[in-house]
This record gives sequence, structure tokens and C-alpha cells, in this order.
Amino acid sequence: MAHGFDRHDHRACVASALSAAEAACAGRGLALTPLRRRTLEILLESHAALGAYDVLARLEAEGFGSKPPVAYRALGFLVDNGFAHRIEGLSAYVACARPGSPHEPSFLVCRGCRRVAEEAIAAPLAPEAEAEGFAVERMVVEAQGLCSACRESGRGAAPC
Amino acid sequence: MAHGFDRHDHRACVASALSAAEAACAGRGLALTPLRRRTLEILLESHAALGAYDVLARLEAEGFGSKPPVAYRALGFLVDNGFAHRIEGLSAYVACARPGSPHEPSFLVCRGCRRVAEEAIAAPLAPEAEAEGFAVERMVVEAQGLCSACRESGRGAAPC
DNA sequence: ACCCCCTTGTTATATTATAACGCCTGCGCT
DNA sequence: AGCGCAGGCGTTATAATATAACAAGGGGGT
Ligand SMILES: [Zn+2]
Ligand SMILES: [Zn+2]
Ligand SMILES: [Zn+2]
Ligand SMILES: [Zn+2]
Repeated sequence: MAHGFDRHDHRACVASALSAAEAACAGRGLALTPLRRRTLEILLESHAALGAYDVLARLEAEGFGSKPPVAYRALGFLVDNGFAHRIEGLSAYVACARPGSPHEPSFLVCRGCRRVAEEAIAAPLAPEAEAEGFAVERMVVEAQGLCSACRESGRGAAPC
Repeated sequence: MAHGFDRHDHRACVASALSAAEAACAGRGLALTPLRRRTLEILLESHAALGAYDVLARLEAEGFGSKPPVAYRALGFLVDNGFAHRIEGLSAYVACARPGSPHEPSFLVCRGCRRVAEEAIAAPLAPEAEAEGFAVERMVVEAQGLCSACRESGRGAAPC
């Protein structure tokens, strides 16, 4: 199981993700430019999913461009190359927990704190897809709910 | 396996979904008003996912209100009560293939024609969630890809 | 020097979604 | 009948997410 909700050495988490991204870019001839690298660092600061406009605000505050395409393009690069993932259920973006290697991720997504745990599970639906003659290109698997911290703190609790 | 991409008696499909919705509303004290019923009929016309604004345009053309909340509220009613589902990967809505009974749906979603096949699979991620102390409230399982018809017709084919 | 590709930046616009308020109707109550 | 309330539908206005299209610069190859 990947961490995300548990306590862990997050500096190591960030460092290993960044070096994996650097290595993957070097190996594949991709340009991890300052903008793209900084965008990844912003996502890596926590295991929470950030909206594109949250990322954009951070980038702008640090001297990068201020218009939506700046963030969307950097996020697109990260997602296309497997360094980040889009969480469809939140329209938000999260750093990949296993950068560098291709994988079909699935997620536990807390609606209280927006933190995300990335899991590696076998893809479901393969037999059904085959029966329909359907060619699966990408699987979206997101479990939405509440993490233990949010449950205990009452964040996101259902109104009486 | 549910239909969606295969040929089938679609009039029966629509009729049974509508009568299931009527029965469920009657049984649960829900008001299947003309607006809500018509919205469901619009979704049922095909197995393709429709955007909220597509639905709104249809409703407006038929004399209902023309502003977004009209469509969003009707769709919200249908989704909340299990008569329709939101396809997160398309920000779109599709009629439920098994209305009336609660279920955790999963979908094959064609990016060529936006048609959707609803499947009933066992939820993945349960053991991972338990290990994290995570309380799953809703599973999103969507296989994005191309249906056989779209593959054969070249719709959505990757550029050379 | 010149060209070409890529990256970043911009302007403008499209698409999806919700907040907040008013009117009306149906319904239970007195 | 008269009243009050809840729900549904309509509106206005605005928020949030996303992309199209174009301009400027850099850097490498020839
Ligand atoms: Zn970490
Ligand atoms: Zn949480
Ligand atoms: Zn059908
Ligand atoms: Zn198709």
C-alpha cells in the first residue's frame, strides 16, 4: 500500500519523486524545465490534490506566467509523462506516487481534506470490455470517501 | 453484461427504465415531475452521455426553463436517486441501466461516440481502503477507450 | 545567418457548475 | 376559508474549470 494518509518521511517522498522525474526525463529526452519542475514540486508538497488554478496561483506568486495555459500546460506535461495524475472526481491534480514506471493507478480520495492515496490494483472490467469488443485505453478508478483523520475530526461529517 | 454498444431493443430499454423510475418514485415518495421525467427521457434516448448544457438545450426547446440550474437540478435529482449517473471522465450524464435498485456501477466509456455501457462489477480497492482506515462512500470506475464501432469507422483513431 | 522546433507568455473565449433570490403551487392546519 | 410551510421551478449573476489561437524568445543544426 502506498502512503498518503499515514505518517511518513515526506522529505524522502519528495526527493525520490523529483529524482525519479529527473531520471525519467533525462532517459526519455524530455525537458524538465524550471516551470515544469516547480509545478511538480508544488504538487509534491502534500499528498492532496490541487486544482489547476491553485497551482497557477502558486506559480504566479513565484514569477511565472499568470494565465491558465501556463498551469494547464505544465500539468499536462506531468500527467502525459506519468509524473502526476488527474483526479477526475475532483477536477484536480496530484503528484504520482510511483513516477518513472508506467502504471494504471487507482486512488483513495478523501473529500474532507482532498488527500489522495495512490494504489496499484489489477484493472477491473477487462473481461467485460473484451466481451463488448471495447478497447480500453485508460482506467479511472477512484474511491471517494473520508480518511480516518477526517472522520475522527468530524470534517465532512454528514449533517445530523 | 449490460448492453450499450450492442444492438438491442431500445424501445424496451426506455420503457422499462421509465417504468422502473415511476415505480421507485411512487414507492419512495419522490416526485417524478414533468421536468424530471422529460430529463430522464432525454438521457434515455441513447446510451450516450450528454453534457448538462446539451440536456438544457433540449429542455429549453421544449418549453422548460433555459438557465443552467434547471438542468443541473433535474440531473441532480436523477443522479441522487439512482436513475442516472455522472460520468466523471466526460463531465456528462447517462441514464442508469439498472434503475430502481441501488448499485455501484462501473462503465465502459467510448471517447469516439460518448456511448456508455454500464457494468456491474465487484468494487475493487476495498482491502486497500480498509488498510488505510479509509471509509469508501462512492466508487468511480470508468474504462475510457473506443468501442468496436468507433474503431472500425476510424472515429477517434490516433493520428498516424 | 537562417530555420525550425519547443517553451512560455499573452488575449480571448468556451465549458461546466453553483449561489441566491422570487414566485407559485400543493398541502396540512386552524 | 385563511394561513403557513415545503418543494419545485424560474430567474440573475457569478464561480470554477479548460482550451483555442497567436506572439515572442531561445537554442541547436546546417
Ligand atoms: Zn509523502
Ligand atoms: Zn481526509
Ligand atoms: Zn437501449
Ligand atoms: Zn464509440
